[in-house]
Amino acid sequence: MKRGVTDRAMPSGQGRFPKRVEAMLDAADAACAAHGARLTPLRRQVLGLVLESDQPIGAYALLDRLKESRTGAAPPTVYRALEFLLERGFVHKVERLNAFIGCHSATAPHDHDDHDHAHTVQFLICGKCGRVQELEDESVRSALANAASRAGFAPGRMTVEVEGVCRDCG
Amino acid sequence: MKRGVTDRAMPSGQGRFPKRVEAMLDAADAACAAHGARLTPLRRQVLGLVLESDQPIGAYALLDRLKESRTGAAPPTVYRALEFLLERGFVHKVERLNAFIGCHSATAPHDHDDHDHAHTVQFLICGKCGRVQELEDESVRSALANAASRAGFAPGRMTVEVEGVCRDCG
DNA sequence: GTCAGTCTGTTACCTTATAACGCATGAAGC
DNA sequence: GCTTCATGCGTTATAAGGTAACAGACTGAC
Repeated sequence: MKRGVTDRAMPSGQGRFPKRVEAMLDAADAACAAHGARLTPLRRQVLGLVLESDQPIGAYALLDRLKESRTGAAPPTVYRALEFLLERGFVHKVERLNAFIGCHSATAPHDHDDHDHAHTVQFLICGKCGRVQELEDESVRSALANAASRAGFAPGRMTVEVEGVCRDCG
Repeated sequence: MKRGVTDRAMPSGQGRFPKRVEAMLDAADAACAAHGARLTPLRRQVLGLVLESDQPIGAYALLDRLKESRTGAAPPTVYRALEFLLERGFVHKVERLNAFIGCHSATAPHDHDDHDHAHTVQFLICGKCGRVQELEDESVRSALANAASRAGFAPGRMTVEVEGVCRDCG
C-alpha cells in the first residue's frame, strides 16, 4: 500500500554503501548472475547491511536498519533475505550469537562457485571484545570430515565456533 | 516429535529415573561433591530429564516435564539449572537445535576432573532422523586449537557441529 | 496477454531466553 | 541465641529470535 516506488529507486535506503561494500555487492551480484540466481534490491540491501557491519549482527538489528528505508519491513523480510544469502554462502550464521556475518571469501571479487568452502568455515569469537574472526582451515575441515566418516556419518554443513581471547585482548 | 515407546519406561515425573540414569546422576553427584558444588534436587531432576531423553531436548520441553512434578516451574527454573549443568559439563547445548543433551563422558562412573574434554566435544546431527551422536575426537580438537593459535587466538570452549546423514539413514 | 513461478508485504503467532525482585535456607562468625 | 552473607529458587514480566500462512506484485516464457 504505502509501498510506492521507493525500492525501485535502487539506492539502498537513503544512500549507498561504502565503496568496499559496494564492491563486494557487485561481486555477489556477478556470482548470482553466473548461477541464475537473483540478487534482488532487497537481498542486496540486506547483504550490504551485513557486510557494512563487519561484526556479527542480529536479525532484528538488521530489521531496524532496514526499516529506515523500508517502512513495511517485518521479520520475514529479513529472514527470507538471510535464507537466500545463507544458501548462497554470502553470509554465515554464528550460532552461539544468533547473529549473521558476511563471508569474505564468498564476496571476494574473483570468487567462484561451488567447491563449498561455504560449508567449512570456522569462527573465532573473542569473549572480551566480542569480535569475530573468520578462519578457513583445511586441516580442521579434513580432521572433522575424517572423524565423521569414521563414525559412519556422511558430513554436510559444519559449524565450528571457538570462544576464546583474541590477540588484541590477550 | 515422536513419543517413543521406550521412554515410557519410568514415570520420571515425581519418582525416580531408570537405573542407567540414576547411576549417571550418582556419578554427577559424586563429581559435584568432589568440587564443592551442589547437585540440588532440582538440578538433579533436570539433569535426569536430559539424560533420560538420550536425544537433544529443548528447554521448554524440559520445562513441561518438570511441571508434572513442580507446579511452580517457570523458564528461569529450567535455565538456571541448565546453566549450572552446562558449566559443570554434565550437559551440552547443541546450538543448531537450541537443545540440550547429556554429556556421557562427564557422567560416566569413573569420570574425573578437569582436563576439559567437556569443552571439546563434537556433535554429528543426522538431517534425516534427527539423532545426534557425540564424538570426542582428539585430532579435531588439536587441529582446531592449532589453527586458533596460529591466528593469535587463545582457544576456550569449542562448538563443533556437523550436519549430515548417519549410518542408519545413509 | 496470460500463465506459472518467484519475490515481497502483511498479519499473526510461536519459541527461546533473560531481567528483576523477593523469600527461604544454611553455613560462618560473634 | 542472633546477625550476616551467600546461594538457590519462586514468580512475574518481558525481551529476543524465528515461522506460518495468505495475498498481491513482479518476471520471464510462451
